[in-house]
Amino acid sequence: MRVDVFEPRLRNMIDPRLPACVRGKTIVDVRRRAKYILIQLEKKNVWVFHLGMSGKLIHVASATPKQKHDHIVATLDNGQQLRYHDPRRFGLSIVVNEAELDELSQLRHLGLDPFNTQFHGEYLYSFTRRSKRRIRDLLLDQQVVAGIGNIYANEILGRVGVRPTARSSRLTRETVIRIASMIQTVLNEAIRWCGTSFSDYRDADDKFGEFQNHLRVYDRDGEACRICPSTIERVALGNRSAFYCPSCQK
DNA sequence: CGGGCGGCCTGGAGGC
DNA sequence: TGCCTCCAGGCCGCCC
Repeated sequence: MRVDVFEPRLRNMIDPRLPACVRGKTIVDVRRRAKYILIQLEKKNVWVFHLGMSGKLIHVASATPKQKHDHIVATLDNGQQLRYHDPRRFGLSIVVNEAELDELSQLRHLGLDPFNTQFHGEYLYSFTRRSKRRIRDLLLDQQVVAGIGNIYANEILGRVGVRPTARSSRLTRETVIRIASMIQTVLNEAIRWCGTSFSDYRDADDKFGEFQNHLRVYDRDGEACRICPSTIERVALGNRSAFYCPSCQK
């Protein structure tokens, strides 16, 4: 593998030593931790990516013309390329030793992954007891549950009938258990539809996802609820929008 | 300390 | 047609 960096100015500057560090190494595994993609290289190095809001990591033939915002291009020995493309440059790309991975500032405080066998209703319930925050904000907190973004936080709450503005500490145990279970249901469904290509998201083959066609509340303000005769509403919560059905969600 | 908010970027949509 | 404003899937740092 050979790596060329065309634009190092991501959220954090790409280390100028990165191409030399990765050069000649073989990819032995690819895995995920929360929203971070971990590319395991030989010699216990891990190449970490975060896609930010507009990033894509795609696998293409080398002959594919380079696009604007293709900031990192890794040319593999089979002639194909891995490209990191990110118009807004909010992403992250670093190489670390395997041993340092868990100590990375970005990873060390992450909460449980919702597909971890340790993740269940009581785990989430314990966080809701000590927080007066709005439940939408709690679901977005990566230190509580790792991997949920604004689209899924809204969809999860839409499907359990809880308003995004509800205060965490006022939810009942039963409600929180239903939310925890719905986190897994919604994420599984979104994965089955290959993700939500609301704007920039594409899979590794640069293909669109389909889950945006199955959203019940997100980005549907002014449209009809799919369950009842009401109209979906939108409120600004912090600097991020929240969407809900005023009659289905209490 | 928990938690709210502004800022980082570019691009697309919509108003005028 | 262009120019302007607003908004966007996330995260960090600053402030109270």
